[in-house]
Amino acid sequence: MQLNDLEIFRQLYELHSINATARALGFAQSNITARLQSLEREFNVQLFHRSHQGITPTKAGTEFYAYATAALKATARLRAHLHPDNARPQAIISTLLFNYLTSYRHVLSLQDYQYQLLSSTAIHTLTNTRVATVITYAQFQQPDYQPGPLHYLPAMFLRAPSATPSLPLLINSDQQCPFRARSLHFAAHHPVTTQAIDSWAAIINLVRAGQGVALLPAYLTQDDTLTRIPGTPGYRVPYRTYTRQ
Amino acid sequence: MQLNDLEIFRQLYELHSINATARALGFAQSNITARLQSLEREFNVQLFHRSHQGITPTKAGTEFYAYATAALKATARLRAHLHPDNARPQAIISTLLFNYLTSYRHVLSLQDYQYQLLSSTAIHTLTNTRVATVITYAQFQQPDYQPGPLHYLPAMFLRAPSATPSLPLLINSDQQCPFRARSLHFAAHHPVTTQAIDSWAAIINLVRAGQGVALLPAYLTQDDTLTRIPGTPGYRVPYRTYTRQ
DNA sequence: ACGTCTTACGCTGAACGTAACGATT
DNA sequence: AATCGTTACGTTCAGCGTAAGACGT
Repeated sequence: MQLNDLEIFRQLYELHSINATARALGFAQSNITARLQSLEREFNVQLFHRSHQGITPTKAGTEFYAYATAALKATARLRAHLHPDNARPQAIISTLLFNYLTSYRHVLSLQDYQYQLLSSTAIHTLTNTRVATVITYAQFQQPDYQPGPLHYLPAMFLRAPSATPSLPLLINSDQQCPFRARSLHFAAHHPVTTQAIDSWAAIINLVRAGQGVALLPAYLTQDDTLTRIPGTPGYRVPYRTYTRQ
Repeated sequence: MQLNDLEIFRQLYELHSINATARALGFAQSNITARLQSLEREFNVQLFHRSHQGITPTKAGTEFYAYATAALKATARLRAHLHPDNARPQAIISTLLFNYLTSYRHVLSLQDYQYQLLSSTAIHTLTNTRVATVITYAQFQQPDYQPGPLHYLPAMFLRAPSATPSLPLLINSDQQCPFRARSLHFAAHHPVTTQAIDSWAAIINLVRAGQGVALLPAYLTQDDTLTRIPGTPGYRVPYRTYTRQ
């Protein structure tokens, strides 16, 4: 069992759906099926009942949930404990990645770093920084920094569930932002009006309020305040962690 | 992080040695180095100081140990909880495998099954059993039983640390036992006297008491009451889990 | 039709063993 | 020389995505 399996299980338990979990975490749903099966095989117990309406936890599944949440919490606590305030290194990261990695994937803990949220453009034009870690979509060619493996942030065009058709497409002002680039490319090939906004919080609020649509991380569909716009493409926005020395 | 990493870490912490951990768990020591490094990378912290005398935990390592033991305990507790007494399926398994998998690897929990310890010969000649699980070195070709993946039990010739040379080689009486087969093969090509004993507990006791040597699972070297006999070969004894239906 | 979950299948990278290395006792 | 941990390298298989299937609504 991997630690990631516990995260996947938590999503399965909370979303009652293999499909929704796969979308939210950016996996293929066949893969979530397989991970769940391997978990059930390892513990030799059925964790969910399957139906065509989704999945519902068994008694064992509910017990497993208590275990999984406790283990994830203990791991987060350990991370906090290993990196006490005074020794906390600095990290530079884009806003959406920060939300995704801390609130959602729980791969990064608030206690791991002192975070500095910067735009992709700002990160790209950075020179002579000395922070321990930089997480960004942009190329980050600096001496002393080692690129980590490529990862992907799943993204799609979202709107409020109740939204009317033909809302403006809201686009971030950050010149180097890959969400901006993909949004502009889409807009160039489809009949939509666009609107630049320079804050992600503002964009997400506007989309939630039904005032516009935007290209956003897929995990925001999780709580059903946003849904994917049918017929629009999905993306996997690549990013990398660069570590000093 | 895998659950197995926690087990490896526990051994590292308790044995203060990468080499000893590798031997005990049946891994190449380069692999233990790599697993430890990946653990340190994942949590971004050094867990052990390395020296030519072995490894000593850092402060972070000690904190990690508390976490690891708690997590392993919680997992064992979950396994117990998922398979309450009344619903416990039956498993047939060889003695040495039982000890290895329950006491040592903690892959099997006492609470998972009602165990029935049988000799390899008895398992091999079994017909018409209906137990849920059979774990054995032998081929087990029965309708309704699905073979699982092949695993290996690392084994080597062991003696007491203080033992004198040229002790008799103790061999199990179980005709189908792969330890017996390998011991006999070794004896045929080397000048040793042999002695058949029909109980593993007796063999291990005799070896501990310095009355003989025997081919035994490698993990028994863990507590330093037994050591490997230099110049003798090591084996990886294959076994499989067969599951009903 | 559409949305569930499952199965089939090919690919890739992590995990493994072998072996060579460097350093200390 | 023996023993320790590290590095290099080739292999293998779990985990991944794509795609098709089976089943209900």
